[in-house]
Amino acid sequence: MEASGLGRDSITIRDVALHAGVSIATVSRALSRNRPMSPQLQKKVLASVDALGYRPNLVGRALRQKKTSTIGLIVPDLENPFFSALTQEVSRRFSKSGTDVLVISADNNLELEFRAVRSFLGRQVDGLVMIPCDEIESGESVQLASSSVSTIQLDRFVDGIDLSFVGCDNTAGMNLVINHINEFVDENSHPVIIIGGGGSTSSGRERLQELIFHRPRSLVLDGNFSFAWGRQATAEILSKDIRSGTIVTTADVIALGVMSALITNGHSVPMDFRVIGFDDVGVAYLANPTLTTISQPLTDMADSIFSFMNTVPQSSRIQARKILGPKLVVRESSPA
Amino acid sequence: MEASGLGRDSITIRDVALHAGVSIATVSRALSRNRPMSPQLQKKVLASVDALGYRPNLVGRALRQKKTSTIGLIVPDLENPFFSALTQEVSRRFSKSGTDVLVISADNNLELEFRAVRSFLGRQVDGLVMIPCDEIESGESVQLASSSVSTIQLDRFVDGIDLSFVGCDNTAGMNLVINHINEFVDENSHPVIIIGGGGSTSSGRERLQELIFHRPRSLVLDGNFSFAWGRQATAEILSKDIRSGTIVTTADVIALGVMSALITNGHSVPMDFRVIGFDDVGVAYLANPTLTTISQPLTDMADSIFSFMNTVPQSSRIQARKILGPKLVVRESSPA
DNA sequence: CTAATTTCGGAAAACGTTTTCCGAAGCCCT
DNA sequence: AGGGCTTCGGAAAACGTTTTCCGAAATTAG
Repeated sequence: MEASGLGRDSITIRDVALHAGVSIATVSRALSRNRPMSPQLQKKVLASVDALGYRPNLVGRALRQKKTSTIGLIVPDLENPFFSALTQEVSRRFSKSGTDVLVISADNNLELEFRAVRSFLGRQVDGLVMIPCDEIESGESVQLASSSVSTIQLDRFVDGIDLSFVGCDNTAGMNLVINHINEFVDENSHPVIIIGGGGSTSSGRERLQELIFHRPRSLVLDGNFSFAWGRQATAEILSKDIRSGTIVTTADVIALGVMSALITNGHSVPMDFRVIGFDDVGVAYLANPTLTTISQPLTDMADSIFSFMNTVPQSSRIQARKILGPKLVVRESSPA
Repeated sequence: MEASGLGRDSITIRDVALHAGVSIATVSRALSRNRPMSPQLQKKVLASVDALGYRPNLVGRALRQKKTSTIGLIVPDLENPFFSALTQEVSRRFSKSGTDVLVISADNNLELEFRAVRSFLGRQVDGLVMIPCDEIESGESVQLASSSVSTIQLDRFVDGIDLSFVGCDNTAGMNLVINHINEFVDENSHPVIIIGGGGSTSSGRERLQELIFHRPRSLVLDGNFSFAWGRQATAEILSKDIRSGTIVTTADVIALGVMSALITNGHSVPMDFRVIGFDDVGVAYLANPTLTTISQPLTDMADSIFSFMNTVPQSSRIQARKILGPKLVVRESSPA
């Protein structure tokens, strides 16, 4: 018995054909139901397939068909819970339709991002979804991607490239925040503190920009989308002898870092400092205090990606944009 | 200029050969440096490659070479921060060596897990790393995987299968916890409360088992690895009019849910309830209070996976196990 | 009963590579 | 100068599929 557990030389369609006493074309047809065939012959072939445990070699198929039933997803940082949630949602959506989603994390590194694109293109994916690392520097990667395969930008876009995009309306989101804080912050007496992040990403910039536009006299600190930056920024604030205020951030991960640092240093949220996030990642609801934030419509975004992928033609010329509406979620860190 | 941004029919090695006035074999060799060749010819070929913007079709290459320089990683749930951190770490390790890691999330679903295996196998990945969804039910998937490609189980294993495994020593980890709580819990007066999760996974079971072994009279609740379960379990506890105690969980995500629920219900951590987690995910340090937990050596695990993949032969017969040592991290939720 | 049409299986080409095998040329050595 | 050796480019096979094309058989129509 040779088909035991070993890494056997795999059986090909040829073996099945031999076993069933038919041609390989017939085997292929029996499996793909590409053309009607007599039921008994089909049955015989499928029996052989089962008997041998044949599994089609997708590489061979892809080569011949020039398609892979696969899309690539390039995400800047899987450790950011917003991106992992988005990843999960996109995978889930596509898996329903039988195409699978291959994920590569660029680890916030432009070179890795570029490599990921090359890898996916070489792999002949049918489509590419990218959350670009950088609004400008990712241009080369995105350009390359879109030059040979249907590409959609997700959540963030690259400046000056005419390419499909799905994301949420960051400006509208920040306006919800502004309206929220207007209820209790007097424009003149209480300048708000803005802790930005991802200033070199479109979403980070859009959010920050809108905040500064409405609250021009704020104290602004800009860093990246990470817990660590939230903590560090808080340290800077406290070192300036600021002991109360409203802290608006451009991402939940930052806000969580901020709250953590505030609390370990003995400051109360929301009594001393109000804190507001953006994204509504799962832990926002779990934090203590729970985090007021802007909720993004993840499922809708995934749905849009899916429908774009199936309708928008390969040409990068056709630009389709879907900007979805966010919601304000008021919680303990900044109550009404 | 036709290479302008369109989804052009891709140029093949044949086009390059034509452009350079050489044979396709020469082009292949010039690119792969597989055999020495005259420098000027090489230069000429590479010039044509550049001029045409040729990118090798990895599908064709894979078919011929019977290898893909790719490994697959199947993870049960990307939204669990422990798994996303592990994923990131594994990708990072392999990307250093030029093989890329394709990730599929099984979404805690056995059928999706099985599909992921089939997909990766069909794709002819050179290796497979699996974090099985279920200690028993994932058997079929793991068996299939290992029957045709070098497969390593990560973090969790399937019962009764002789297959390589890399993970941390859950028993030792829980013993650290036991020692920790022994410092302040009197065996008879204070039965601890155990909130398990992932009882149908090897790591969940091992952790729970060890706890129950040392604290047989504990109140035990078992669920899954999720925030939601932590909250729900807490509700059950509180409904029993328990108002203080030591809560040991089998994962940080559970512990975070527990703390969140305790605090929203007005109970203090660690004054009323101590809470202890497992995994040391990033947010454990950010929670309020910060979470006492067991830290797993993610980087070492990734390194082990990498070295196993390169040394252990394809045959599933050879079983290699690497059990790494965890560390106790004492924080505010259960101080010393 | 023959001719026209449909049905259906097989042979072979094609997909884009890498690599084995050849043969021609160049070189060194006696 | 001639024979053996190395060097190096090209032709062609191979990888595992799908699919086009062809021809034989079967069915229908007249």
